[in-house]
Amino acid sequence: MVQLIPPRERHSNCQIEAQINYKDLIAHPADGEYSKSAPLRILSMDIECAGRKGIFPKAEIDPVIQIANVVTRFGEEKPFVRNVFCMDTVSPIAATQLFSFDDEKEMLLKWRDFVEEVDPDVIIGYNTSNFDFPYLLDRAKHLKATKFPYWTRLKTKQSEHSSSRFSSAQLGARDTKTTNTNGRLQLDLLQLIQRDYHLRSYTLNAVCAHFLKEQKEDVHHSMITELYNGDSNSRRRLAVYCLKDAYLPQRLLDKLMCLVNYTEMARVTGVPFNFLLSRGQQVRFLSQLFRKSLEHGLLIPDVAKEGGGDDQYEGATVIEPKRGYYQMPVATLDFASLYPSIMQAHNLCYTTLLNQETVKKLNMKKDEDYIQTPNGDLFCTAKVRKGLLSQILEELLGARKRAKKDLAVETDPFKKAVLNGRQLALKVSANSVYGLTGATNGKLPCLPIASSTTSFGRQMIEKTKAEVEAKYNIANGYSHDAEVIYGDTDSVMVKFGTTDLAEAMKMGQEAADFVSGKFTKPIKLEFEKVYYPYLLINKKRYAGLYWTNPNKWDKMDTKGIETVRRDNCRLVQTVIETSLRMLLIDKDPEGAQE
DNA sequence: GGCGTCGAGCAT
DNA sequence: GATCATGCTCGACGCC
Repeated sequence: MVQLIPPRERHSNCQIEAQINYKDLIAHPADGEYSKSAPLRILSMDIECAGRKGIFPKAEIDPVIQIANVVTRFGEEKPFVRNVFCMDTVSPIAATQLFSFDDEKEMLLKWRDFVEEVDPDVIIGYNTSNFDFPYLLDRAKHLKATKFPYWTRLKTKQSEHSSSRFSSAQLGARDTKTTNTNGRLQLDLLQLIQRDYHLRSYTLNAVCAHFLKEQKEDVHHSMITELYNGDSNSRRRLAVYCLKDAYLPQRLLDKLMCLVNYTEMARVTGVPFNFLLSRGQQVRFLSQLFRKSLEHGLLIPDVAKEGGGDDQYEGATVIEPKRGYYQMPVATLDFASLYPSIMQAHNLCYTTLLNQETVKKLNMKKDEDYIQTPNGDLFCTAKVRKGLLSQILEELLGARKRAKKDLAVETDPFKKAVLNGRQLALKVSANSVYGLTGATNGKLPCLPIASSTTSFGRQMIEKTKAEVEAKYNIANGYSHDAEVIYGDTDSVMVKFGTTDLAEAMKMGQEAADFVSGKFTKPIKLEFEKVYYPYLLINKKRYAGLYWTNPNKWDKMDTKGIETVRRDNCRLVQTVIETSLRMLLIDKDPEGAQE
């Protein structure tokens, strides 16, 4: 059982040092205050190697032939440096400096000088962490360019790369290489996009097509060596390609507002910037917990790792679906941030967990001083002590509310999308608080919190179903008996029976408010949308037209079906998508069958 | 062909 | 030396 302990009871292996360091290290500038006087310099780069046919380049054998660089001041539209360091001669490129070399070692060293002179604060690129940086360092070592690795901001510190296996339940196992560039932040756009976006393909080409609606200069990798061995015109073509590969990450960075968002995230959670890409969700949460506990003079015990860690607990309920094709509106009611709101409403926290003994000893009164969760665990009420988790969740959800507010007034479609991504990220952060209490092999697990949270959830969804069906029926003067045809974790799908869209929406809204009133704050059931028509295939597999206003539908929504899965060929996706369109939009079941 | 197990990929 | 969770479907595969 994990509980925070007051300082005087601390034991020897507590982590007091970590707390003090965190407090000293974290600056809290006012929201949105970015330095205008000394804008960050961002270097976006890309290298090309002359590989052998069909073999992936190896630093001990294949030379680096071009290094393209684009340097931008943060906030400015256009870069102020565009150059390419090349081996051999290259025909001129507009608005671009070209540096030709005969000697590869000299080129690498001159590039190092260039980096030192530009002195970038941030270095970005595409797959730089796993390819460009290690390759350059290995190549320099092979060429005995001993001065090369000194390109960090610590003049006497060598840049080195090391490999590690990063594994996380969320992101899967990944072999990653890291390179130190002390004083210069790194942002590998490949890593970033793999983390934050759900795409079918993560090649630079596909990613740019998706976000920038722009293809990259297409040179197949087998062509690189050929172009290099040609004349100065073919090498020019290669340099243009290389330059574009350096520029596109910069464009992505700007479009997706990565730097701003990641800075915000680092500030909210209080972890160093590079942790955001190189580490998991856990450190972010722990860091926040450290901060909060310091405010309250609490220490966090260094929990000894338990051997087993395999004990599972019960999760959420999925209501048995009444499968079928519904040619009438089906309203969707959702609990907003279900698990975080449960933890807040019932004050579930490490600091509020009790056991029978304590309750007896302190003569606490049930439901006044403490509560018993459906799972049987005991927590004290907020009156006795407000939990730290509640406070952290309040902060995260507050930030999310602000993001959503900005989103509502923003008109630029792309900034809208980004703000949407941000509020989603904050939601993920808030939701991960629950996840971490249940991570038995994590740093600070607490199963009573996790299983109590899910037990409340199970109880709530059952109650919602019962309340809705008990109120909206013929006996109570409504025209039809409402029916909950499906539900998963925090949502219920209600068929009110009416065929009128506007009426279904009105009833949905009303039902959401009605049910919300039956639960403790800040738990809230929201009416979000109506599906009409609605095709319910199975648990976690359905499709429907998504309506938020009665005059026109917003989109076709499909969940769990092949159209959203990435483990099929494109043909399957298109066939099913067209069938669904016929079925839902054209309402032509005959066509769909073919 | 039915039955169980496993892993991928999704929903929440 | 790290690593948020459980529930569910479906296809692949082995077995008889």
